[in-house]
Amino acid sequence: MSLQNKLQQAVSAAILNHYQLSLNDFEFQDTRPDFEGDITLVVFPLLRHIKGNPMQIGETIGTYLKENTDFVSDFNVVKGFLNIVITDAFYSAIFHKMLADDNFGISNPNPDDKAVMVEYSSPNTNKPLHLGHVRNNLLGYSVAKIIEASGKKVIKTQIINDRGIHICKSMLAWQKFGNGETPTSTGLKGDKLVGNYYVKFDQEYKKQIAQGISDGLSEDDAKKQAPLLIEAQNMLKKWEAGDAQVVSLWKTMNQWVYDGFEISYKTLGVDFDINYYESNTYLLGKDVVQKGLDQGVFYKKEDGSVWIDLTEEGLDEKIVLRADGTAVYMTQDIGTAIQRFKDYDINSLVYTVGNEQDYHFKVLFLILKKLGYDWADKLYHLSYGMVDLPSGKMKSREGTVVDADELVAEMVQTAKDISEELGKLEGYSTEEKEELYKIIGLGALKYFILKVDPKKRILFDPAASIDFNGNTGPFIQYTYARIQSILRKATFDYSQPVTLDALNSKTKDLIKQLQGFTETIALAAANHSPALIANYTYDLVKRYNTFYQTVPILGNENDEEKALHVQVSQKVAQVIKTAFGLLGINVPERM
RNA sequence: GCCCUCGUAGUUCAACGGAUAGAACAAAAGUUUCCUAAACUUUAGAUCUAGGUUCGAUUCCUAGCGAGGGUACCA
Repeated sequence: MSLQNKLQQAVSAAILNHYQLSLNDFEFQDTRPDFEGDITLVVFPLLRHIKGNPMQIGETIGTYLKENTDFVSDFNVVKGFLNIVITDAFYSAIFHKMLADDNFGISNPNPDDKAVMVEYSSPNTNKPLHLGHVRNNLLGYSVAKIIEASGKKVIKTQIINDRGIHICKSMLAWQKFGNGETPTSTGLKGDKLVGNYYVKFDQEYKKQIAQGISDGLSEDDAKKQAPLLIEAQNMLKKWEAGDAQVVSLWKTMNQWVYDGFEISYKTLGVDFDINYYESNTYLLGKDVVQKGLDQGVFYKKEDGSVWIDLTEEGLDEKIVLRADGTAVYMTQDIGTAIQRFKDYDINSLVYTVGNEQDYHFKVLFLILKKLGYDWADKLYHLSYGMVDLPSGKMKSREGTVVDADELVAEMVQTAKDISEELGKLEGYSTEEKEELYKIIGLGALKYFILKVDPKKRILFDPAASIDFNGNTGPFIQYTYARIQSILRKATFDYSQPVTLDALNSKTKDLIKQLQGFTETIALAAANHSPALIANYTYDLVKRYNTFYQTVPILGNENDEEKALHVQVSQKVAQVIKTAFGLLGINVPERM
């Protein structure tokens, strides 16, 4: 039983005994370092139930705890805070338990529970992945891992936006302005090649608009009447009609993109259990609209378009089907959500999508609820802030995007530069070094992005490359590597759990922090926030590093202390590895 | 216009409504006979403004200012 649980029971008993009240919801917090004690009960909230002076209530409870439990050795009351001192024996016991538990912190999924589906990435097939996708991918993947670690089955998915006018633009540009290049013939990644033609289309299109304007057209007309755009629109119509040639080209070029994405995903270390393709789902949802019309959830305007009125909920009216009967984004998402609950036995669904779509998901969830799906309130929009550059927002058409592959390559290069400067990798093969640079470079990038609260925007300065010191991935990786070194060199027998009479306060801090891992996972899962795991791990490492300074191992003649040091180190390393696993970050055995 | 999110040291990030708001980077100073100095120890530095709610507010409410996003047939 955890310390908090034990304390909760004991405090509950104290209150029952002295005040004849049955309470069991208390507020505990770690005692601030400047006060004596390990854990603190905040007395103020109790005043709602117990009348009296908070100091006195604290004294009463404290006295009871000291006299009636075997794990409270002392207490003191400051204002409304009851600071409780826990016995060393109890900490030793916790520690022994931790040592024995190899699966520490991680719950195994209950096989009877339904799964959680997590959607992330969901790219367009007309351009390569960029920095924004990187945040999306890292977040989605990490949240999936965290939910899994909290004891639920997880299905990772993405929906690939493989149809529509944008992909036709790339196809058209490839036909008109290319010479039949392929990824093989050019050596380019497929997504890059297709992306280049998307840019090419835009350039030529802009020329035609300029031409149109100089021919006397208004800007709007020039945009609408540009021959390229009309051709692209025709191509889309052909695609929808199933034109063999168009469909074949579409399949070929999309495959190039998928192959390219696959490489990027692999580099980032993310994966998916099932892919949905918009070309399969874009017709979904239309029948549901009819059902909604019958139910009176939707209404039809004179031009035939279908709407939902959400003004009572404080929102606007929203279109769910175009006048010509074609589906809009919302229609598809309604259909896809329903489809997913049909395809899989899932309990909830998490959408990892940027915060510019907050409104969309608010409306989507509301519509599904109004349509009567009981799982509608199990849907969650994992909304995250944009990644901005110092120059402002990234715009693919203006070339101000940070390409995902290039970014990773730069990070790896930086890791290499730093490592070589430190010169610690003698005796390593080139392959081993390269592998290590990848681990460190990616670790820096991933940690940098994941340590920030998802909903906040990130300002990313590519010129000032990411730090490798301080609250960073490499700092934590380094601690892990150093522990591995200790374990390699610790030749004496440290297998027997040690019992120390007087625990060093740094050791206690560390044990407390280690104890909090399970709780942190649960909290991170509930909040869909990898940042909690990241900051927890950093805290752990900080505490470990001070412990490391105060409990020497070499030159220490106290065998018990030496053994303690090794045992603690081992546990810390295990937690770092596990925690970083939840962030999708690898740890090096040496660095 | 209306709606949503965010505003914390020079910078990047923390803080279930709890005590004297924590770190890191940058700045200044120190610590290598000691298992990895990518470390550790010091010093200096912050809650956008004005009200309200209460034992207590960075956190909740109202208004303002500032940044970003959305806003009915793009996704």
